[in-house]
Amino acid sequence: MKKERSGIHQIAELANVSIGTVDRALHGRNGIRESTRQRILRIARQIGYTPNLAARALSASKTGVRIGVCIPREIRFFYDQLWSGVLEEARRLAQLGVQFEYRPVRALGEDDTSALKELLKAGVNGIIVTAGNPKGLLPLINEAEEKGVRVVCVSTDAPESRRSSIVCVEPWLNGHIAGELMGKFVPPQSKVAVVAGMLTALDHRKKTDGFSDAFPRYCPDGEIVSILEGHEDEDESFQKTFDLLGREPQLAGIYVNTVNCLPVCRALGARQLAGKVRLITTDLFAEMAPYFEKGTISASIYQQPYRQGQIAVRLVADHLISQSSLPPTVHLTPGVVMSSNLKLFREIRYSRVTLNESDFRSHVMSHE
Amino acid sequence: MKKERSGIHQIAELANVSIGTVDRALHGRNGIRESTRQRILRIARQIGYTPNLAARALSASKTGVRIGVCIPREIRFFYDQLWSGVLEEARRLAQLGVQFEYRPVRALGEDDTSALKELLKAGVNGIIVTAGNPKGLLPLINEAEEKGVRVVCVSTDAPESRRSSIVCVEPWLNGHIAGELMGKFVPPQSKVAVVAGMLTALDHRKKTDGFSDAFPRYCPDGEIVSILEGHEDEDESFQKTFDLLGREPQLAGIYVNTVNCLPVCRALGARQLAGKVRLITTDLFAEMAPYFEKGTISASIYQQPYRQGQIAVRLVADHLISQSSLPPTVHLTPGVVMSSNLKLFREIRYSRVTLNESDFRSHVMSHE
DNA sequence: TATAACATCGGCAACGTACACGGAAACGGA
DNA sequence: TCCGTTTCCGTGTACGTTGCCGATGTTATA
Repeated sequence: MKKERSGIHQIAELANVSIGTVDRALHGRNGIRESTRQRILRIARQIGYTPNLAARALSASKTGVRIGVCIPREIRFFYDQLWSGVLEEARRLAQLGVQFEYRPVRALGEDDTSALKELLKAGVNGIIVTAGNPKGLLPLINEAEEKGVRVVCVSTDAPESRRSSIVCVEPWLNGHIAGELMGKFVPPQSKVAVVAGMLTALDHRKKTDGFSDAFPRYCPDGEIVSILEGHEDEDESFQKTFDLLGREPQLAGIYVNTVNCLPVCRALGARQLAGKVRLITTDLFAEMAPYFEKGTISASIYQQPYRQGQIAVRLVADHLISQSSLPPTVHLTPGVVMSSNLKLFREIRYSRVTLNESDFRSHVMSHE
Repeated sequence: MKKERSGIHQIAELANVSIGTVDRALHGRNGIRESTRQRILRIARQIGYTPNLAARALSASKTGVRIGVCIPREIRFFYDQLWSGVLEEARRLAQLGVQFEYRPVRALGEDDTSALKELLKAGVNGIIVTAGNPKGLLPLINEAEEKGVRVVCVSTDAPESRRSSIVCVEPWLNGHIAGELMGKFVPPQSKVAVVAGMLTALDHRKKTDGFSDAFPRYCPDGEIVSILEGHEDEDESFQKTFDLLGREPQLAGIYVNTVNCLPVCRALGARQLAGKVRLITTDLFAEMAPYFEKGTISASIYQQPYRQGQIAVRLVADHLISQSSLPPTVHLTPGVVMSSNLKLFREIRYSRVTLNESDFRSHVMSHE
């Protein structure tokens, strides 16, 4: 008695065709009669055929699934963690024969068109990109998608384009959570302020909008008395905040929606208001730790860069290997960092500055 | 010119041996001279050999690794999400040839010893278990580990045992974050209360301890005036809370550290105190949604059951497939659920009760 | 010295999929 | 009738690893 084969072979036997024909039917290649294709597909459905990923990955290791990555190179702050998530997941997939092509750019939106062109020329099957300047990228993204190259935006979207998917924390929601939190931290009728990077940046504007929408809901008769623009400049941020604190002695809270929060912390310190004025920041990096511990920063809205990178890679790879569908949007919920859980975040855990001996001994692993 | 083969074949060529010998050297099998083994290992290191996992999985598809899972079956609340995470990740790994053996128990700690025995008898290579009664499980876990079967606890630990790893949200930290949040929500000198399930349960006690430690730190002159035991009984929880609210008209906040928070919500409603008294709960399920929207619940500490399951499976599988090391502890940071981000959580998103049309249209995928 | 036992190693089949290649049949035009 | 083209499908091989059978050399035992 012949041994019962599985997978594509079994279908071939049942349909009285060769495995080559089954392959053609399953993968929509031409060179097969429509009637036989339907027959084979029906049989495949009946026996509940699922392709063997291992075999597929093995077979594809010569033609290779190749994924291109275009993310800012900036160390510290946000993108290094995004890279970590990408690289960690890439390392796993490399063991499955998936290849990666890295084209880091110097800063968000800088030279990313040429990087994307290179990736396309290199013949990748999928692209992961932080869409810094959506307008410049738009034709390239659309061109890629039309050629069957799947583009997944991560962290920063190109909403008008035909990109297959976006993985991010929705900026409006980001600000909205900050607003709710602030509304619950400060008493009714409080006055608060927002420190943005630059309001011309879509992300910062959306965060500000979200905050402005949420805060009054959760703080009865609360008021946003000022929206500053720091332009990512240390001195300007410090000075503007310092002046604001002089003008508004009753200020109860500040929301900083750019990563550049240290000048604000210093301004609060200079005015002897650290801990008195509730400060809610965005993102997380090692130098913020002491301000959490001193109580200067009440909470920070964490955008989960590591997970964003991880999920983006996973999404593309899954799709390319096993034709799983790509969800158009993956919106993560931001984390809330406070001094209690501070030590659990990667930015703090893996920074040499604050890591102490006991952390090493415990061998705790961070998945945040 | 001969084509350059890769992997084990390349090593075989360089070492002038057959691929069979290379296999013996790499996998520590016997039937090979120690000197040749060392030579082969050296060459493997030189060319930076990494086994192709796809090929390995394909080849080992009959002997494949098997992972046993023993988690409570309880629907709703926590464990269904834990299951989702486990099953989702299992589905991916199943395509890589990893097999799964499920032995759900009726409730936490119920019959888990016999379930574990069955798993061991079934010959699994790894076990994922919620250690409901650590004392009963201890000998079994140790026996498994000695036989080389890796045991990973998820959500609930068996700390005295030799289990390889634990994936959870640390309960003390859980309470600590609740305490910090509460301390920032209520004004100084506030009186708050804790509603626990039963203080005999280690988890609940630790959460209570964490809260008790944190709250006074963040609320100057704050006081915990009462710690109730609800014993997971609806009526008892309601009545005790109702009475408490009568006794303590100045109560500013309540922390519920068991999943059973609805009776507390109702008691607040009955006293017309919903939204006046700050309520911080634990976990999340669909029926809580309206209480978030009405403002009855200020925040909930979310234990990320889906991710716990996902990570646990991933950990074991990675270890069994590619000998990656198992971190002794994986402590996730809990999420903070508020009405702003409520809709992003799986428990709400995927519940028919609150899901609306636009959610379907957006095809948003939840990774929480 | 013959035989057995053992240590050491070679080589091939199988795993399930993808793809290049080639063969057969049908069709059309000269 | 002959030849070229197109459509449809079968065959073979590669992918890298594991398991297994057998071959070869080496040592112990009768």
